[in-house]
Amino acid sequence: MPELIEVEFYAGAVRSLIGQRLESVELPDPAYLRPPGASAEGLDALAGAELEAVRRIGKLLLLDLGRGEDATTLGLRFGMTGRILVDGSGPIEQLVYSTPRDESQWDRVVLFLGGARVAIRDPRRLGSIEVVPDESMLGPDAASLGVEDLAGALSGRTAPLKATLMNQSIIAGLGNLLVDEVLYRSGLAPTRISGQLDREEQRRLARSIRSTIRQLTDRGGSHTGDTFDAREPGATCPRDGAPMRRDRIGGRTTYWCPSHQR
DNA sequence: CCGGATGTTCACCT
DNA sequence: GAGGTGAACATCCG
Repeated sequence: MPELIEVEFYAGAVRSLIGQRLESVELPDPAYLRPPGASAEGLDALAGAELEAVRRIGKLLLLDLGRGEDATTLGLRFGMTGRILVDGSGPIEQLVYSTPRDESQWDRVVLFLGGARVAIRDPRRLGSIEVVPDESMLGPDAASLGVEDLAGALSGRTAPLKATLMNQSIIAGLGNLLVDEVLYRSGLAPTRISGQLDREEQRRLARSIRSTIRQLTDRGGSHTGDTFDAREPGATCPRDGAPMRRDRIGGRTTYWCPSHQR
């Protein structure tokens, strides 16, 4: 589920709990705690603190707990299938799996915040939580990316454009669907060498990253892009009708239109 | 049974 | 060391 847009929705849901006290933390899936080998006692030590702030950098959700000496931060990553449910109802009630069933078996972490139950539900278990995660590993957030940020991010890089845009340490927040949508709207091929965009292309791309995130946020998620339905073999480009191409770029399945993306 | 999935990380190569 | 690539991770779905 989650790219930057979804994580921002999760952030919004948890923000309503600012000021509440963290009563306890349950860890039904101990392997969800990072780094590997971290003890659950570090988690238990968070109990008793008040939720001071909720932040997001890229796809990383940050809960600031406690004040002064005791201040700590809990980081949440959602992997491919993680989401947040507050008191059992998610901010995005999109059924990922069609078969009705009890999904609570996928609750990997549960936070009790002033009486609210906040569950991280993640079937595939690729997400994680970490006490005081290293925020410096992330590049600037894509939602507010300026053209200078982008120029700096791309400068000198030889990887394909798509790979660079998805690299969270260079730019934080873009995932597979968002990047394909942004490049489609920008008219840029995902195979372009990152460092070879001219100034005009950089401006166009930076604007498109911001406006695409804004628009798809209004529409309700990363899956609401103009290209989402064209992500299948045999699909044609919604803009010009050319056959969409399917390639493996940056390690991910990529759909793009070789006719208008250059 | 098989391929693929909105992500991150680690080993390995240049 | 930095940058880049591809496999691995764990689980479910069509």
